[in-house]
Amino acid sequence: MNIKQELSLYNTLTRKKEKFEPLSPPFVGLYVCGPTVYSDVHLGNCRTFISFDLIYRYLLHLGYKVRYVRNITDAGHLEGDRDEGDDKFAKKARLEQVEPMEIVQRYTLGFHEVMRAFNTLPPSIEPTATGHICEQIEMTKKIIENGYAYEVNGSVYFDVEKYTREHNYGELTNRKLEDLLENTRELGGQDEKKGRLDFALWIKAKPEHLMRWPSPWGWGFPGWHIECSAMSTKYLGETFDLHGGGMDLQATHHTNEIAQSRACSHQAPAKYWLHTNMLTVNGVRMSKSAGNGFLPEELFTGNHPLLEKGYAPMSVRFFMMQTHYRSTLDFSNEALQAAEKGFAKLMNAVKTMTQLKTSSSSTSNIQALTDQCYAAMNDDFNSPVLVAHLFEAVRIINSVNDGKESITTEDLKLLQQTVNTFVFEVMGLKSEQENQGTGNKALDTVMSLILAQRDEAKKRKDFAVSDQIRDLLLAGGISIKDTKEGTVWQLN
RNA sequence: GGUCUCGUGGCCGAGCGGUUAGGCAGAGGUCUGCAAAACCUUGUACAGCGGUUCAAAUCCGCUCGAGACCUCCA
Repeated sequence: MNIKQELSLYNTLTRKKEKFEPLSPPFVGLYVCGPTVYSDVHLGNCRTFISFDLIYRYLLHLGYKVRYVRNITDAGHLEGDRDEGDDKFAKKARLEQVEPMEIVQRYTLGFHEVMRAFNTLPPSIEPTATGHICEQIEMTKKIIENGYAYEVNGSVYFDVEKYTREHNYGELTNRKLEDLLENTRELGGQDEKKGRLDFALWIKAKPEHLMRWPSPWGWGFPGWHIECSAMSTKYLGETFDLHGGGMDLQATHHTNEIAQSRACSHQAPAKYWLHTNMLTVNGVRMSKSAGNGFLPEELFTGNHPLLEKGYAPMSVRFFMMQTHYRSTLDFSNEALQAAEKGFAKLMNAVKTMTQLKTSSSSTSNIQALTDQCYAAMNDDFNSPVLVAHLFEAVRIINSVNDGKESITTEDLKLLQQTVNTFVFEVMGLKSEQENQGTGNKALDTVMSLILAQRDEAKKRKDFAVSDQIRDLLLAGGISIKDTKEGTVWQLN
């Protein structure tokens, strides 16, 4: 059997789950819209990239040769829907009295730091918009040549009306053009656009614009959507396998990407479109503008009014794995603390698994468990179901450890392989507590001395002393547990 | 207003026509000097009202409620 052939995923384009069939296996092209680096990424942004990290990791695990492209948007992005809006980078740069590229550098580094904390794999290519101005200009030229764009006063706009004569502009959101037209806001008075739905491919730079490049239409900068079309085409081709991003990008950004690519190359850019759902706080979407977001740093330290305490990156990652990527995930301290405990339980079992005793027979069907794990991931990357199966593995591990169940050497090997594969390789989790035993030799020495003293006290049934040692250690941030194999300790 | 999604036990969250989801919290028990951990047992939930069906949380309709997109945002 070939588990690879069992993978199915939900395609936004067709609104149903489809069997995954790469255009030219074993190669897979994956493009994900990355962050706009004019401010810190918040937890909601992270969720999308962590979701795609899971997808990327699973595709790799299945043996695909994946080229994962995730861009950095470091140019343009007009504020609001008016052409006279500010460039976000220029605006922020003015506010902070620095060069726009200083803004870009600072938040790009910050983004990478956060991604590393969450243990995401770096993409194969991480292209920047400013590094691909030529490609964007060339693409814009081609779209004009093909008759789908027009120039007005040094700016270039995409002609949606022309496009809709041959294509279905609203295919990704299943919307009718009439509805779109009806519900689009009235634009400002002296607008350069011919049609209400038209959007900019190239924008003429005003004197105050700091980031600007020469083009056939004069000095300016690219429109927001063209960068992704240009970069995905450059690195993955005119048609590639998977295109992903947050659901909020579906209606505008991705709709326009499809239109641009079709108008340029007459090809649909991606075979499958994947959209991740939003992170919410008290039921409302976390977003920069709503002001209900918090930064990963605040989450880790607990330094935020919404947070009762700090949460380790891996607990947060596990928290996200417990929800399907297409469902909204509501943040709460209660839910996060539940995830934290569940994660600790999982990691403890993983540790226990390395020292299990084997028997001549198994009381559990490990192969069936393994199959269920694959079935879960093959069903549109259903990590919550995967987690449920892994907790069945946890139960088995603990039961065997307690001598209540048994496992053969072969089954144990399979169990270890399965658990390690899905916990570390696929879900990208890692053990949070590296402080036990390792590293601090002095502390280890002191602890073994103290625990030996306590053991002595216990032997002569001087429980007042042994309990006092335990309480004092706990007050000092060290918790100990008496097990059959002796006393173990860890820093809290 | 238009398009669409969702409403599951104390909390988080799967399932989407018939089989135990799972985690956290709670209750009882085993183990233990005590504690912790671990294990076992336990709750019979699907917004409401109709309909289809032998059978519905799962399909259809209506009502109520929440949210998203349509405007920068992953």
